[in-house]
Amino acid sequence: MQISELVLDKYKLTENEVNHTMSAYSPMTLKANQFFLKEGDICNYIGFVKEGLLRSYFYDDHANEIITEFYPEGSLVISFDSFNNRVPSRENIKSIVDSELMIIKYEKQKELYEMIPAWNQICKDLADMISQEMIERASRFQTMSATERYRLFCKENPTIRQRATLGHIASYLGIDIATLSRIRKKK
Amino acid sequence: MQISELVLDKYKLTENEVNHTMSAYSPMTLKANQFFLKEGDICNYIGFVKEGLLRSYFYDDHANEIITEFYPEGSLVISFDSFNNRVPSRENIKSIVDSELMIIKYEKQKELYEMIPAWNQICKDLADMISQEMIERASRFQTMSATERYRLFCKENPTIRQRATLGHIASYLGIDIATLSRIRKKK
DNA sequence: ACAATACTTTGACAAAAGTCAAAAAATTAT
DNA sequence: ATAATTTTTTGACTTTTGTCAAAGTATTGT
Repeated sequence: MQISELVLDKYKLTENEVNHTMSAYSPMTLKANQFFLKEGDICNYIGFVKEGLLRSYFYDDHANEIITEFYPEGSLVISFDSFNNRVPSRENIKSIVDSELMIIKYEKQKELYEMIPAWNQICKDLADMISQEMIERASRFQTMSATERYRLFCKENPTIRQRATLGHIASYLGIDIATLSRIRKKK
Repeated sequence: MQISELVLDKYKLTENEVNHTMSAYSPMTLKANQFFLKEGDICNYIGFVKEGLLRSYFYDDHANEIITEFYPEGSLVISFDSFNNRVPSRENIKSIVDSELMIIKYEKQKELYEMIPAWNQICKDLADMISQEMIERASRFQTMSATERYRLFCKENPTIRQRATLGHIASYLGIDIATLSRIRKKK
């Protein structure tokens, strides 16, 4: 999700509003494999990825890590449900490589909602977008083979393909790692 | 989605507000296989299913019907994206059996938003719920076999299981009909 | 009622995807 | 640098799922 473009282009914030928004955010640096959010905690921050890559995951009954999302540069990192509804997160969010984010605390974000009306629309549209992405994700599982899913993933995410492990991508696509290794091999 | 309970229990509308809401809705009857919404049209109505069953679907590149959702009694029938953003729907919504709905037109619903503040929250929560359901749906494809998906579907939807065809359920679960027939047979 | 249509089952295969275990590569930490 | 750990690949299967085509069953419309 390319939030910066979204905000500046589409919502026509005044210079003042842009400045105010910008100054509400502060930088955060994560080394590889550090948590942005732990399962059970309440998500208190929204983050924008300036540099790096993160992943979101939970554990299934067999304690396997199930990856549900990647956050490359330009993404908005948030557990939407936890952040908005102030409930414990069911997912973990962790950096895959060293990453730089801009973050904003829940309370500050709330202030923005009140001070800058456009933010309400931005938030609504983001929820829409996230929802659309999940619909698309489900329908790809529904209609595409493992090979097709992998090919499309690589086309859409060339930068992730290089930085995430085969295991991460396999988990995200719901494919066994041995199978994905074989899919990769045959061209 | 059990909208009636939601509205009455959780949001504590005044009697006045409930009455106002109720009178904004009007009944709609659909015979089996009638459209509630056609691909390309803008979704102008929200419907609540009082009786019956509907399905939402689109066509893939091979002109196969891909079913993305069922709407049994108590469901809210809507193309969220189309209704809220006034864009053409990418999905069709059609009754499977004779059905009775209560519907409300876009303009009327907008009035409700303005007159009854709680409706904004209801709408936001519904969006959340739909989003959560899609996340759940995707993660089932990601982690469960065809047999497991079917078993769980039947457990969660005993009434749909009886009224939708095997083909409908197979499409929804992303399983070939011959395969689903065999899954059914073995116990 | 019965023809037409739609749906489901079945057989015989084929292809796709998973399992287990071991080896080979790559990465990381000391 | 090199030992330890983590990832990836590979072989030899097994299991799951899909394909095609035909034959049964239901359902529906006139």
